[in-house]
Amino acid sequence: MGDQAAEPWPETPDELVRIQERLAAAPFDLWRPAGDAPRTAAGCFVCFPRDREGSGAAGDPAWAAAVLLVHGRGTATEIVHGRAAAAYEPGLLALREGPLLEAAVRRLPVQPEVLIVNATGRDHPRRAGLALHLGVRLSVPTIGVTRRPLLAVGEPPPDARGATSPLRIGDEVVGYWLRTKRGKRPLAVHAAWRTDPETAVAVLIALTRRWRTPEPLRLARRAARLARDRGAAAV
DNA sequence: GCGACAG
DNA sequence: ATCTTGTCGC
Repeated sequence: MGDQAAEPWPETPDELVRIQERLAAAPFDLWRPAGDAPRTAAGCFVCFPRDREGSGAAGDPAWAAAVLLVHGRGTATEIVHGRAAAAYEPGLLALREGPLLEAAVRRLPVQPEVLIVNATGRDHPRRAGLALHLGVRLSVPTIGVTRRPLLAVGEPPPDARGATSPLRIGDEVVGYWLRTKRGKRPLAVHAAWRTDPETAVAVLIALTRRWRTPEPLRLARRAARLARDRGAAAV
């Protein structure tokens, strides 16, 4: 547990794959919020320049943001500007975005009870996507939120706020489709570090109100893009 | 060989 | 991730 968090981000695909296999098998205590909604939560997000061709290369400038919410209100924002360590590769997202996300979250004044990450968790070829990996690195429970699953499959949920349908890899439920807003596409919600699919959904719906995207992720995304568009100093 | 494939 | 207009709603 503790020594896994101490292990730094790998720099090669082979190293990452080996770490992911270990993380997937690592024992953990399931986390649950004290009440219906966690008292503190944070979201993190990475964005890249808008004027680039291709799907993402190593060395791309990148802006990572982390936002802390206390009682549902954003209270702190941290930005880290750097460069992507690797090109985008499905299943290896941690190589590209992990270090920057961790740096941004670590700058927050306090550690959140739970962290919302724009990536999958157990929905992954080795059951250890970036959302899970980041949680281990930070020793914080995490929940993944994505536009679509990586490997898991599931029928769309009914068109009502709060409606869900399981996302499965074989017989294993690794997450849920969750309709956070009526008339809008559902989100893929992922069990990640110390969270199960049911807890992930309960927490996510509690952190979502007016917008389709849960507040921690929405604020982090806005902060990252704002920093990018304001133009930071060259790296 | 070609498309798919978290971000 | 990013490419993209107008449009509906608070």
